[in-house]
Amino acid sequence: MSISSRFSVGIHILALIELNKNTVNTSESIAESVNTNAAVIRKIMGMLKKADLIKVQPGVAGIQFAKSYPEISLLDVYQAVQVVKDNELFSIHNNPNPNCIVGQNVQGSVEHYFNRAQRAMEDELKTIMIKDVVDDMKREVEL
Amino acid sequence: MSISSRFSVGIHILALIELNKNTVNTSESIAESVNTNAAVIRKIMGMLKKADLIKVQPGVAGIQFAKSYPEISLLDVYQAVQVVKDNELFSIHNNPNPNCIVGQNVQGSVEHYFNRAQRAMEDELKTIMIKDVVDDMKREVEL
DNA sequence: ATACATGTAATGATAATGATTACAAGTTGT
DNA sequence: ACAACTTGTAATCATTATCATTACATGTAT
Repeated sequence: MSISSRFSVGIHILALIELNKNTVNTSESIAESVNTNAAVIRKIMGMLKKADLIKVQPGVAGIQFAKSYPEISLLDVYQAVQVVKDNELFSIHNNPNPNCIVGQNVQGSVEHYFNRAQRAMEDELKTIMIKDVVDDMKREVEL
Repeated sequence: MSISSRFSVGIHILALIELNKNTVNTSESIAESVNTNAAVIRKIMGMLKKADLIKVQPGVAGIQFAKSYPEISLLDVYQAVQVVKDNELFSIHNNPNPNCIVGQNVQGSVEHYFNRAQRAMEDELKTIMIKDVVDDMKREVEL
């Protein structure tokens, strides 16, 4: 299993806004950079918009940041594209046997620890900014 | 998306070994507790065996721990059941446009941060022992 | 009004998972 | 040796999620 690439595409989109400041980014041009279909980009743009990360207007070309660019973390994107539901990174086996004491209690016991692990990952994402990714890229490209 | 329930089933199996010390656990009896098919249990048992967490013999009923029970962490199980490949919790969009500087470099820049987040989650799993889960369950059941 | 953008729904291909069935291979006790 | 039972493992199927694609409605600007 793997977390949907919507996440990495979302990051890609936001990075492009900063890196292509001087040009107008359309879903078409972004799709070219990502190498996917424009409809896919538009769908993800919609999610980023709903999460108040970007501003997009129907009918008018171009994307802008909706909040201060350096303040956008990977966690913001991760949550925006809804790639993992709250406390559901790990799935617990659905139907334990109701007649088995163990079966009935494993779920509750394990759930708490699963949430702890998921939170550790998300806390780490919170510390990483889109700006960090973009700065890395700028450095690489300038070599 | 969600990480396969093989993980929680693997934990379930190991917990049963400790909780049912006095009885012989067969893939059939475990399958009843988990409420799934015995073949599913056998497959996961095979993975736990390969990772040297349990001892199972073809033809002979019963499972035993292969290493000291209190030393088995959730990370051990997680790795045994191969629910997430190394550094592939997050998937990066496959085919960036080779003509686009940004497309080509997003991957490398992002990968490093993705690995960091995955490692944070796995480090947390390392601190949680099967014994912790079992102790919680014993406490709950005794209420 | 035309040209072009975003928004969104429907469809299809692909892949992963879990359940199930079936059977080979190993062990034990008589 | 044989019968009964177990693990090991492969094949198949239904279900689900994702991504790509097509199509079209809706919105904006010149």
